[in-house]
Amino acid sequence: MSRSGANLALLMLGGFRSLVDAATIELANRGYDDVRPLHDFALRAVAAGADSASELGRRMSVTKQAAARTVATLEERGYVVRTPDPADARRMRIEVSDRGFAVLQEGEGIFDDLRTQWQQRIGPEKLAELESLLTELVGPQPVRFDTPGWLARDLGEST
Amino acid sequence: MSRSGANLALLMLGGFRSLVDAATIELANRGYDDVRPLHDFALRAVAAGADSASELGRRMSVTKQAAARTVATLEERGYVVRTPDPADARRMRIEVSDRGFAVLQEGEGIFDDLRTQWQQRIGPEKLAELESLLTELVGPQPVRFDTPGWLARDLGEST
DNA sequence: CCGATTAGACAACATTGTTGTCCATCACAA
DNA sequence: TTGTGATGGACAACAATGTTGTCTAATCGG
Repeated sequence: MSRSGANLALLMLGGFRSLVDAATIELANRGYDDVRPLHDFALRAVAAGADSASELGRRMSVTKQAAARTVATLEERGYVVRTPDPADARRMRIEVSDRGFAVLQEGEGIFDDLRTQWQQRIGPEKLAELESLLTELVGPQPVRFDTPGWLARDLGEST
Repeated sequence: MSRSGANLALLMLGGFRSLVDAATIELANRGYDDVRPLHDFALRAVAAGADSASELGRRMSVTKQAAARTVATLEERGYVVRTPDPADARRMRIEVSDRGFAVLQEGEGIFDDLRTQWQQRIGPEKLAELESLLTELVGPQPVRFDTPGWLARDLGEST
């Protein structure tokens, strides 16, 4: 019947976007209107140990140039700090700033809230089932997102 | 536990990407190496009645300029045909070409095949359950994808 | 017939990505 | 110790999409 494969894909896209868009808007409401999910994810990678642009690029599966630009943006906006690595003059060590940690925490909370909302809509067991199935299908660590463009786009927050 | 809201979002992104990437690659294998999911979706919209650039823009929630460029690309590659509208000299009527229909059909088939693969991995009931839950959460018609950028990106098909 | 709306096109620019190139620095081995 | 190769970072040029703004031509409404 209507359960075409394309529809299944669109369903997942819709789910993802609905969460991410809501999170981005809420983040903007809380004063972080210059972060996109891309930045959030990059920040997470930095916090998780990607302390150089090249390393960040590897973890996010983008070129080091792209990663470097993301880092530059994050630095401009005060979410990370770059300091020369005393042990290796080639490297610039990247660290998440206080503001960076703050936005990460907010992000966590927002996503968790959204998940809770979903839980209330379909029930804890069903949500767990959903997560379990998705995990089985796409693997437990779907962190590998070489996602360009749209994650970073603006949402219609104003107007 | 580890089931954070962010993870849930990533899971869905992973699922979507895994389907779409596979489909894009397979489409390229079958000779349509110049179509991205973006084009496929735009083509669908045209086939569904969006017969002008402006209308396509409205349906895909992008500006008419962006839509016009997509149409131009599709025309260049032979997936749509533009003809002057006899009833309105301002408009160019857009129609899906034979090749366009062909790629749409291939796309359908590929997505269905992928869905079948998933079905084999987790079983028909569970897949149905997954679809049912997603539909409940995001609505039956998640077609509204104002998705920029990355859908249109190149995948690493060669090398 | 005239003003408002609409379709399409063009230009300028923002975002994010890619390749290619270059230089400085480090690691390692001869 | 020194030479060679790998690595980090930066710059430039370009591709793909998107946005706004502006303009012209055609249609529509009164």
